Amino acid sequence: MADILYLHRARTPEPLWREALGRRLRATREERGDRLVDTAERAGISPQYLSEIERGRKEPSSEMIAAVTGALGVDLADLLIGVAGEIRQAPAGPVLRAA
Amino acid sequence: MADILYLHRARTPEPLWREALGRRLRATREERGDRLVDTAERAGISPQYLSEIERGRKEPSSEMIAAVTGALGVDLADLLIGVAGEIRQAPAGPVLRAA
DNA sequence: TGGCGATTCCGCTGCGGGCGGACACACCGG
DNA sequence: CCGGTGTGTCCGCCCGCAGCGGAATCGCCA
Repeated sequence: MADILYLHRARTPEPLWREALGRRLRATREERGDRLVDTAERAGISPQYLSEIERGRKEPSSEMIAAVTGALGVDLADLLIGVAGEIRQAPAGPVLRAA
Repeated sequence: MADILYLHRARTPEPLWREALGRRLRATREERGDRLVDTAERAGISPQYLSEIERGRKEPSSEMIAAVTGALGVDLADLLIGVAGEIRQAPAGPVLRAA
């Protein structure tokens, strides 16, 4: 026993880095009451691309992350803590720990 | 006053995500007593590339990060906390670590 | 309904991810 | 003093995807 059953899909056993990051980024931006255009312009990137980042579609480089965090006025370390918390939210499901 | 002299590199005033990540990854691997080959093989990537990641030269994708953390037996959230701590080590003096 | 602000979708191009091959460096044994 | 082995790094190549421009879509209010 004690075998863990992956019932629905083995596609994404765990939350992906870029997805959690994107969610946290969007949450931070919305808390600030900023539009995509505003934050994107301050970060020096296109709003289209910022949208992709926030939805976890594209993989942002370290420089991009730095630019966005700078535009949002948050510290990278704080953001990482937030993302870690984001990931820890794995409430639903019988899965305790992915192998 | 209080101008900080960045003697050689004025490029990155702040630590870059991939650099802090790489340091934390290498530290974790060495704590485990693993060689590049071992971790790389478990992660399903080439040892050359893992070396590049650990030294912050290349930008690993989310899937790569997941593979490496899996190979190291650490949780992504824990890793992020560690990286955050890594960044928080703000060099009190002008520069402590010489390249 | 129609116009407008905000976000998302589509397709293209340049650059960097990822690896194969060879090499540098240290530490051995003979 | 050399060969050899074990570990990590450097050099380039190539294809995939980052990043953006253009345009469609989705509310929302007059």
